[in-house]
Order: sequence, then structure tokens, then C-alpha cells
Amino acid sequence: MPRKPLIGPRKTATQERSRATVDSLVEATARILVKEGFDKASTNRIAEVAGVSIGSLYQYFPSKESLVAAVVERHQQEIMQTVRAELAKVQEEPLEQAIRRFVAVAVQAHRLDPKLHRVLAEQIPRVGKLEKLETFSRENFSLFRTYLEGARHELGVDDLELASFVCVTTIEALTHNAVLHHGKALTNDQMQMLIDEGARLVTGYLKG
Amino acid sequence: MPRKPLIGPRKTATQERSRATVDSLVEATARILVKEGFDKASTNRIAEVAGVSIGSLYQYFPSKESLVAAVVERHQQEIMQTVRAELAKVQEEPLEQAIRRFVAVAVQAHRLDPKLHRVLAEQIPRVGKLEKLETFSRENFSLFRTYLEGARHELGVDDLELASFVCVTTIEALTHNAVLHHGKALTNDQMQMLIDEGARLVTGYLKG
Amino acid sequence: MPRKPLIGPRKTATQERSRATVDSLVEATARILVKEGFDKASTNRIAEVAGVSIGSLYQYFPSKESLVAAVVERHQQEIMQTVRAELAKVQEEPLEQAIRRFVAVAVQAHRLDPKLHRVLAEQIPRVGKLEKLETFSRENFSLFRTYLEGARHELGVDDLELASFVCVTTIEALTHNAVLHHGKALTNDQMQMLIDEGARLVTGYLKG
Amino acid sequence: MPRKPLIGPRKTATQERSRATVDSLVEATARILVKEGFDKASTNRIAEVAGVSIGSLYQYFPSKESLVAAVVERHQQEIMQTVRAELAKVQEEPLEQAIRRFVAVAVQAHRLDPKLHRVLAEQIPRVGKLEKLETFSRENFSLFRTYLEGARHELGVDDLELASFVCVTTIEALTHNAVLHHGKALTNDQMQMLIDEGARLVTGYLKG
DNA sequence: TATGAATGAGGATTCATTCAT
DNA sequence: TATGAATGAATCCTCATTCAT
Repeated sequence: MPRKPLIGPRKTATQERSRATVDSLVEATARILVKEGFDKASTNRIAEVAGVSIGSLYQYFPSKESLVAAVVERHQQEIMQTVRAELAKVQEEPLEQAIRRFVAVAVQAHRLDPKLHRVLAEQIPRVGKLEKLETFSRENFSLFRTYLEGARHELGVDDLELASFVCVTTIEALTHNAVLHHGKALTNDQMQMLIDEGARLVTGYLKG
Repeated sequence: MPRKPLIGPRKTATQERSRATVDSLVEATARILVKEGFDKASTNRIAEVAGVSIGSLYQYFPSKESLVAAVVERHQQEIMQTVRAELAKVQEEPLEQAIRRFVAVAVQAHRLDPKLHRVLAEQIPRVGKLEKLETFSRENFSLFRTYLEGARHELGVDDLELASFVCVTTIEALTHNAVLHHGKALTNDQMQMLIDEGARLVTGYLKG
Repeated sequence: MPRKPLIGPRKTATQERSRATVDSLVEATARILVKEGFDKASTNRIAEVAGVSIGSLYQYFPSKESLVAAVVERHQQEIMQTVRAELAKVQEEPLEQAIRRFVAVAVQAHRLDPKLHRVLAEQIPRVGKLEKLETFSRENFSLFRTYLEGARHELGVDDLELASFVCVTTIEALTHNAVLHHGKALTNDQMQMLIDEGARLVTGYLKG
Repeated sequence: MPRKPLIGPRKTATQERSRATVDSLVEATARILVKEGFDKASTNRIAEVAGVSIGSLYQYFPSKESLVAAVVERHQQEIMQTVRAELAKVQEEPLEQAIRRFVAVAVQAHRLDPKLHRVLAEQIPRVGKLEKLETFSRENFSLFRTYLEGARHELGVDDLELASFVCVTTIEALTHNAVLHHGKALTNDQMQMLIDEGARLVTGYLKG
């Protein structure tokens, strides 16, 4: 094991090569998923597109499923990074403003890579088992719920668990349908309108 | 000597046999989809379960896709029958009552055959092309929109197209998540609560 | 199912076709095993040599293992047919004569298809699980033991189970080594000598 | 500056390291063969178990086959060491005693590492080409034959080549079957009985 | 028209071996 | 010399679909 990092996090050539291989595989998988769909995403195809041998694919991913899982994970990470950043100060905001922010964040999350998001949402249940991506993910649910707890005084509802379920489901579905099924890309106006309507819907409900 | 039946819907023996074969194939497909999942639903398996030879299967359905499409169609028909019956007199009802009915109908639709509904919802994008089942279906959207037009005086919103989109999406998602992802079966209480919340959410929104 | 056998065991065309396919697969497997060894006997190769598609192979044999098992079975059947025929009247024979017959039968069994016998003996433990071919097979052991019981008065040994083990093992090994490892084919003289020696060895032992 | 050790078998550090690597590879191969079977013994697995990189494995062994061959060789060496030691003074012994010793030695050889012996016996024909391990090995045959020559006066047989073949084959087979196929381990009584019977069988034969 | 034997492209995965570092 | 990432031919097997009977 020739590993002589002199200072700090200096990766060895070997580590970098591995990392590059892994990345290109995940990337290739995502690209094929988006452009050709789940059924065309054979492991041989993925390796080919990644410019890597099929053997290397299996060196890093024990199965096709694990590759798809990695794509899901990566996408999820990207989304949650956006979400966390965006919601950092939501706790201090009044209801109306906060809800608008939640809706806006949902829209943004969907716009990170809408096509990938769609494929993952639609075709990935098949991969099952690793129930990621569950209705905008548990973390989202938590964030929302936590907000509601802090904003209890502004709410006209008691059961925060139920309210969170209703709101998160609603926001997710609205955004999902709007972004993914209507036309190709939302104009800014449409996006604004979407946020307005979604926020009004949810806010009204929460105020009771 | 053409053999068109003289009176009424009296099918020839042959026609009846065909019909039975087709039915058993669709039924077998649905059963396998539900019990064993999309991946186990090979055409050979379907033919076997239907008690029909693989040759006959291809006599009636040109492809696996067309078989799945038939299942979707059938499920849709059943749902829409319920929906139409239930919404027959909705036009005359006041907003609150009508919306409750819409939500209740959505729940009922999901409860017709929840497992089949779920499989179809999850796996069918794969069959793609024939975008049936699209967000509670166009017909649903129409029915809702038509209702809104008649109830314009009670509404606090102008853009009925937009409002319909928001409401139908919301109702569908809420129901879908509640029925398909939470536990196995909803208790009556839970169902009532779901209808209450859904109706309140949408009604509030529509009143503006 | 168009099955109209008019008289007696007249197989339908279909049945005959299936049968032919199965036969050619087993035959091809045996041939490859003999000519190229276990490792070259890939399912695709077998199908090719059988003049059958790989799909058909899997229609009749669920796995590669099952194919090899069929070869073993077939070979075993052939051997046991010879053995049974040859040993039909052994019960009435005096010890010396009977033992000679046992040895002779073992030699014959090995000469039915020596190369196949060798491959099966050497390479098939791998297929394990289906422990056929076990030390000249249980049936052989039984036949021998049964004979000993009837000939007890001529024997100088008490423990017939033990004696059978010793004799059957010995006869089998002697024959096996002689037929399979020495040169290509045994001359008649060599065979005679083998029988003589084997019989003398075993007879001496049994007489005590 | 060539570095040949001046005195005695003093290996350089490098040579020792090489030796250690080679040993651990052979040992790992044997262990995997025994514990997991031939099919699990991939070169990568072997290297891993040996705590050596796959690259190093190929530095010392040109192929998987050569690795297995080394295991066979080593096992053979160990057996022959036992055998030679045990048979050192057999030449002076009378027939009965000598034969008992031969049988006992065969049993001991099998008990050195029965599981390894079995795997090698069963799977190694596959590795073919290097027909080691052939029926208790040529050396055994020689030893036995040499004994017979010295003991000619006690024998009732003429053809010592033939007699040796018969005896060695018989002893090997008896031992092999008894040790490897009957239950897990032989009790001392069973072993004694095995030696008794084997010796009686062979002695009787040799005395004519 | 019904049957089911046959097809074969294509898919996931393994593993002995090579070679740049 | 040691390392381990990379290779890719080869393997077993599935399944939608065709077609002779």
C-alpha cells in the first residue's frame, strides 16, 4: 500500500482514479436514465457510456440496483443541500412568508434536474427496497414539522403531524405536477403563480 | 350467409369464447401485477395463469404492453364508473358539500383495488407512451372544472383552469399518499379525517 | 391440446419433437463432456452442438446442473440395465463363479462408455448435491450384499455389511483404474487377467 | 556485488519475504479449497485471504492452475514424508506385518488433512494436465513394488507389476472410501477394523 | 382458431489476468 | 518489487415473440 500523503488531504493517484471511475459510472447512469429510461440502462450500456469496462463497474457497484441507488442518493444530496440552505432561517419567519419559502424551495428542488427527478420518481419504485425519495423525503417532512411547532401560535390546527402530512404532500404534488408534467419549462410568471397559489392553499389551511 | 344475431346482444359462441379468453388474460395480468409485481409478469406467465396458450395471448394482444394497457383501461373504467355515479348530482350541491364529495370519491376510487392502483401508478410510466392514468385522469379534471364553472358565484378565484389543476392535483395526491403509503388499510375514522382535512384545504382555497 | 391418438402409444408430432430436442441436448452434453471436459460444457455450447437454441435448452432443463444430472442418469440407467441382466441368475451360482461374474460385470459397465464414465467419475462431484454415481451406486452394493446373504454358507466372514463394502469398493477401484487409466483400451487378455486377479482377490477374502 | 550468502542457508531478507508470500498464498489456497470449495477459490479471493495483492500473486504464480498445483505438491510432500518415515524399515518385515503397515500408512496419509485430500481428489482432475496425486502416486507404487521384490519368497504370485497394481489400487480405494465417504471421522476401532480387513484382503491375495 | 415448441437477442455478473503507478 | 485498478471474454439465464402443426 504505497500511501504517503505528505500534508493534509492529498489523495493518491490511485484514489483519484477510483473516484473518477465511480463518478463517471454514476453520471453515466443518470444520463441514460434521463435520456433513454430505466429499461435501456443495462449495466453494459452504463459501462460503455461511462467509458469504463464492465469489470470496473462491478468493482465499485455490486449490482445494477446499487448503481441506481447511488444516482438517487446523489440527486437527493443535491436537493437537500439546496433545501437546507434555503430553509436555514425559515424558523424566524412569519407563517405566510415561511410557507412561500417552503413552496419556492420545492419548486427549486424540482428544477435542479427535472428530467432526472421525474425518472427517479416514476421508475425507481421498482428498485424498491431502498425507499429513498419517499414523498420528498422524510427530512423534508421533519423540517416542515419543526417549523410548524415553532409557529404554533399562528396556526388554526392542532394535529401537527396530520397538518404536516397534508401540507408536505400537497406542496410536493403541486410542484411535481407543475414542473414535470406541464410543458417543458416553467416561465418565471408561471413559477410565481405556482408559488402564490400553493402558498395560499397551504396557508389558508393552516390558519384554519 | 353472414351471421349477425337477429335480436339483441346475442353473441355467437365464438365471440363469447374470444371474450372469455380476453377477459381471463386481462384478469391474469392484473392478478400477477398485484401479487408478484411487474417483473414477474412475463407473457408466458400471464398466459399460464390465464389458462391460455401463449399463442392465443398473441392472438388477442399484439404485445405485452398492450396487455398492461388493457389492465389500465379496465381499472380506469371501473374507477370512472364509480366516479360518474357518485358525482351525478354534484352540480346541484353547494361548494362545501360538493368538495367533500369530490374528496370522498377520490378515496373510494383508490379503495376499489388499492394494490392494483399502486402497481399501475408506480410501474406504468415504464410502459409509457400511453399516458393513461394521468393525475387522476383528464375526465376527472373535466368533471371538476365543469362543477367549478357552475359554482362560480361561490368562488373567490378567477382562473378556473388553474384552480382545477391545483384542486385535482391536491386531492389526488392526498388520497394517494394516505391510502397507498400509510399502513395497509384506512380505518373509517382515518378516512373521515382525511376527507375532512382535504375538503377544508380545498374549500378554503376556492373561497379565496 | 390437439391430442388424438387413435390407437395405442402413438405419440403426437409435438411430443416427438420435444423428445427429440431433449435427447439431442443430453447427447450433446455427453459428447462435450467427453471430448472437451466439464469446463467447456457451457450451456450455449451445448445448445449449439445439439442444434437447438439456448432458449429451448432452458425450456427443458432449468439449469446447467440439471443437464449434467440427466447425462449421469442416462449413463447410470444404461449401466444398471447391463448389470441387472448380467446378474439375473447370479444367486444360484457358487461363490467363485458369482464373484467372477461380479467382476466381469464391473468391467463391462466401465466399457459401455469409458470416457464418459471417466469424466462423470472425475468431474461430477462438482455437481454434488445429486449424489448419483456413488461408488458404483447403492444398487450395486445391494445386489452384492444380497448375493452374500444367500451364499453365507460358503463364506468365512461374518459381517456382511463390512464385507460388501470391502468387496464392492475393491472391485470398483480395480476396474476403474484398469479400464480408465491404463492405456486406451484393454485387450481381451488383459481383461481376462483383470477378472482373474480381481476374482481371486475378492474370493480369497470372502472365504476367510 | 552479488549477494550469495557466504555460509549455510542464510536467506536474504528479500528471499525470506518472497518465501513468506509464496507460503501464505499456498496456504490461503488450501484453506479456501477446504472451507469454501473449488468454485469459490478465485485468484482475487486467494490473494485477499493471503493478505497479498493480486499483483503479487501473479508475481509468484503464473496462473491459477499453478497455485492449485502447488497445493497438491505440498500435500503430496507431506504425505510422502509420513509414508517414507513409516515405511523406512518395512523391507525387513515379514509379509503380514509389512502389509499391515502399508495399509496403516495409507490410512494415516488420508488422515493428515482429509478434507483437503478429498477436495484435491475430486476437483483436481479438472486442473488436469499435471496428473499429480495419481492413485496414491507413483512413489507409493514404487515403494510397494520394491517391497514385494524383496519378499518374493513369501509370495504366491509371479507378476509383481500386476500384483503391485492390484494391491496399491485396492489399499488406496479402501482407505479413501472409508476415510472420506463414511461419516466424518473414523473411530479407532473402525480404523483398526479397516486395517485388519485391508491387510487380510491383500495378504491373502499375495500369498496366492 | 388454438397450441406450445422454438427462437435468440440481450441482460446481469464473474474472474483470470494485465499493467500503469 | 508491490499494488490494485482496470480489463473484457465468457457464462448462465430470461423473456417477448414467432410459426409450424
